Parts: sequence; C-alpha cells; structure tokens
Amino acid sequence: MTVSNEHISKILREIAVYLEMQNVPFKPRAYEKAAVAVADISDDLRDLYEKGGIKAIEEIEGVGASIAEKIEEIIKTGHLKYYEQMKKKTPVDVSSLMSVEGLGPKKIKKLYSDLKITNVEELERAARSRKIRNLENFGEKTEENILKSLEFLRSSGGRFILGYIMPDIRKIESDLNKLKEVKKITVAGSVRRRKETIGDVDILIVANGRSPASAKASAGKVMDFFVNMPSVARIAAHGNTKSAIKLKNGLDVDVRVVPEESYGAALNYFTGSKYHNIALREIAMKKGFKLNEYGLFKGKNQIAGKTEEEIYKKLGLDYIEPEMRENEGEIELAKNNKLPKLIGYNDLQGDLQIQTNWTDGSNTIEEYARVAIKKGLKYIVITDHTKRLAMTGGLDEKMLLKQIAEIGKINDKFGNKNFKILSGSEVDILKDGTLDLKDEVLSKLDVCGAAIHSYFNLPKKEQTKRIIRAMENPHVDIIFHPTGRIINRRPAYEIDIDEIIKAAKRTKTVLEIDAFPDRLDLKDDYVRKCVASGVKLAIDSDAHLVSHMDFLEFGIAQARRGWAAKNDIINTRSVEAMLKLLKK
DNA sequence: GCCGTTTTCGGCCCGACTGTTTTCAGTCG
Repeated sequence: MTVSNEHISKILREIAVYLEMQNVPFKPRAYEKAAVAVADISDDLRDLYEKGGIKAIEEIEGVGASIAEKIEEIIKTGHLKYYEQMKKKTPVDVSSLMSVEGLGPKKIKKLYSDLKITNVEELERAARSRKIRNLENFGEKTEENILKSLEFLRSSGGRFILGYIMPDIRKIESDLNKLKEVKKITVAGSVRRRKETIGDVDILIVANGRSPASAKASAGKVMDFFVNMPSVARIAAHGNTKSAIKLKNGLDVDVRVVPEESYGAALNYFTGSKYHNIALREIAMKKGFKLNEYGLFKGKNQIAGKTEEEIYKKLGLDYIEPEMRENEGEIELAKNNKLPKLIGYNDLQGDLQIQTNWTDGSNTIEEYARVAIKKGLKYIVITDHTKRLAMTGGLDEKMLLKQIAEIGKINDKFGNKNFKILSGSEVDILKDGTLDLKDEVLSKLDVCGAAIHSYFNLPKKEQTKRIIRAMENPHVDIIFHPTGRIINRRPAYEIDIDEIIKAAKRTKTVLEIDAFPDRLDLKDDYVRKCVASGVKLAIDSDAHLVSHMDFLEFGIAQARRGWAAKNDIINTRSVEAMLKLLKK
C-alpha cells in the first residue's frame, strides 16, 4: 500500500476532528495545522524520511516531536495505533461526514452517540425518516439543510476550476457593481489569490450612503438584489452585513458589506489564506495591536484599516500580493524587504503553444494571428501535434515542412513589423525519450516544444529518464505540460521533479506553465523550485480555439503563485530576445 | 501538541450568522 502525503494529511485531519469531539483544547488546532503543512509540501514524506530520518519530518513547520513520531509510524507500518484506537471508539467516516455542510465534530459525535450514524448513507436515511430533528440542539431546519447539502455533494463533488467558473463570477461582480448603492466591490477569497480550484466566492462591498443609517439602507438593498438574482438556487443566509447563497450551478457565493474605513482590513481578512491571516494577527499581537476584519487597533483606536497597504506597513511588512498569501515564507520575505517583484498580468508578449486546424485545433493559423494581434501580443508559435498522435492527425515531416512554408507566406501577407508568427511543434516524446520526428526537420523550427502523451504509468525512474533524454536533444527548447496532470481527472505522472529541474538547468531547456485551466502544469510549488534554481519558464495557452488564448491570464496567475518575476518567463521578452534564450 | 524579539512554560485568531434556544452552542470562514 502506498503512503502518500495526502493519506498522512487525512489521518492528521481526522485526529483533529476526533480530539475536537472530545473537547480537548488546543490539540485539534495543532493537528489541523500539521495536516495542512503535510499536504502543502511538495516533497514526498517517504523520501524526506528516507534521507533525513525523523529529524527531517520534525523540521516541517507545525510538526513537532509527537506528530513526527506518528508520521514515522505511518511510513514504517502503514498504520497509526493512536488513530486506530480513536477510530475504534468512534467508528465513523469522519472525512465524508465533515464535508457535509453544517456538520462539525460536535454534531457528528451527537449523531453517532444517539443514532449510531457512521457515514453519509446512514445520515441520509436518518434525515429522510425524520429522526434527526428530535436530537437535542438539532431541529427541523437542520435536518432539511443536511439533506440539501447531501444532494449538492452528490451533484458537484465540491470544488470548481477557477478558469472555467471565472466568467460567472465576473458577471455577478459586474451586475452588483452596476447598483447605485455599491460604492466599491472586490472579489476576495481564493479567487483573489487565484487558486487553481475554488470552493466558494467571497465578495466584499462598500455601500453608498452619507450617514450610517443611509449606508445601512443601501446595504439592505444590495443584499436584497443579491439573494434574488435569477441564478440563485438557495439562500443560506440573508443579513445586513453578510449574505450567502448557492447558485444553480452549485457555487456558493458570500457577500459582505463593510464600512469604508474597514475596507482594507476586510479585504485582507477575506482574501486569506486563513494561515496567512493567523500569522498576521500573531504579528499584530506581538506589537501590542489587535487585527480583525474591521482594522488594526491599538487599544480602542483604529490605526489602520482603510487599505491593505497601510495594514502591512504598520505591521512592519512590505505589501504582499494576494497570490503569495499562503503563509509559506512570504511574510518572512516581506519583513526583510526581499519579496520578489512578480510578473504582471500585462507582461506577456507572446504565446508559445497553439494548436490549429492542421491537427486538433479548430481555428486557422491566420485566425489565431488576428486574435493575438487584437490581444496585444507580438508573436505566437504554431505548435501542432506530430505523427504519433494519429488521433489528432499529427503532422509528419513532410506536412510540418509544408506548414513552415505556409507560416512564411502568412507572415509575408500580413507584412506586420510588430507581429510575427513563428513555426513550432508539440513533438511527441516516445517511450524511450526519443522524438517522433527527425532532427533535421526539428532544426528548421523557430521553437520546438516536446511533450508526453503516452505511457503515463512508467516507473518514476524511467519516466524521469525519458523526459531528461528529450531535454538532452539539442533541438528541444521547451517541455510542454511537464507533469501531465489534469485537475479533477488525472494525477501527474511519477517523476523526480528535482532531477528534471537539474537537467533543465544543465541543458538550458525551458519548462512550461501550461495555462489551460484544468492543467496549470507546472503547479505553483514546482514553479517556485524552478525560480529558485534559475530555470526559465514559458507561459502558454495551449489553445485549441482562439478564445482559449484568454486562458493566458490563469497561467500568469500560476506563475505569480510560484513567485515568478517577469525575468523568469521567456515570453515576456521581445521575439528576438526570447529566441536568443533558446538553445540554438 | 506546537512554539519562542512575552521562550522551555504558558499561551494559542476572531466575529457573524443560524438554529436552537430564551442566552447560547456550533459552524464557518
């Protein structure tokens, strides 16, 4: 059986819930924190343990001697006695019950002790036969909410891919922004941090009004509009400062109306992450301040809160971009004026991966070029699939040469000095790491990308060697979607990312951040590793339709969450400067 | 159980809302 970081994290999280059930103080937070830390690190705990023993485990922030020992036990034996005893005493499916909205440790405990409910199926049966409403502190409404929440869990599976749901979010934001009662509005939460997937949306609003009373009336009107939008399926809360709804597509959206003098504090608070916030509050406390969503306070006096900038400043920190707020070292950097200057959302000059109707894309080379020009890009690279991908109509040597000639003609036809179409390829990496097109043809390309589309299940060593061999080919400039994962559908293939990065550095191969919303490959912590080792990256749309070029935004977000600066990304440069960075 | 510019003991983020109550526990973020 495999012991993954996720598996260990899940056990720690369940222990936290069990301890909470028993009303144990403080320990639940410690386990919860450790669970998050374990899930966040990119190195495999088994490798970490193999190399550095229990000491290496203990070095993880939030993991001390006691939890490290427990992790050791899990790695060595696949079991944890401490956890199994808890499980024996209260044999409930903690993780799935906790995912039911409205249920927490205390209610789960009550459901088990009074009704012997151990899983969601039994929960549903009990709710349907109206047994839950009679429990102390439960009621009719709670029972109804449990059934609704169960239904949602069945239909959606939980999290939404940001790039796909973003248009819906922006629509709500703009509809609200049109109200005359709305003075300021920002979408906060994980959307503002540009996480890959989001669980819900937090919208923050300042209401118009000269007096507190008229502002309150405005707030009421905003809330009334919000809960009555046609896309609303269910109203979960409807107050004057906070309302919450579920949309018909299953997305939860919260709106909070805050006073203007607290806007920055609220924005900071509701942007999170939770652990970034806790760290900020601890800094505030140490300075003798108090930080909450209304401001930074010294005694009863608000000393900051209207803007986020002034809060960070008063805490002795440089301003931290939302995409970095995960409490993964950014606060330390902010303290020492060492934050990186992240790549900006308008910094890309080109798009280096585009599939056209020569293979599995839907638009012509010329159509892509026109849209790219409209978007303000200076160049695109046409990278159709190659012959081994027969299902896409992959190009063979002859066709690729033909396409190169065609691109030349279109460039001539355009005669645009400020825009260039470059020839490229998404050449297929075969099982042994060789490529499916001959070198003499690849040498004629402006930009050569290579990617894996087969044998996803090779052993880690072999898969790593395969990619490294492809990088060693003198014509391969970029590895496209280097880990192959598809969010919510397929895990990454097993590779040794540190070895890949080392080889990329040695061979001067660029690694891609594929911006397609369910790929975002490389993921953020791998981006960070590349940045730290000086490996260059490219942000590409992987477009199969002209509209897919809009996804570049999410690739930039991914780069920012990986702490990448403009300089780390090759296609922030002019076409000449970009080409100069490639191998030839 | 973790952690340290209040350090090896004694602290640990904080407020809104719901649904149950009739003053508050539990959940959420």
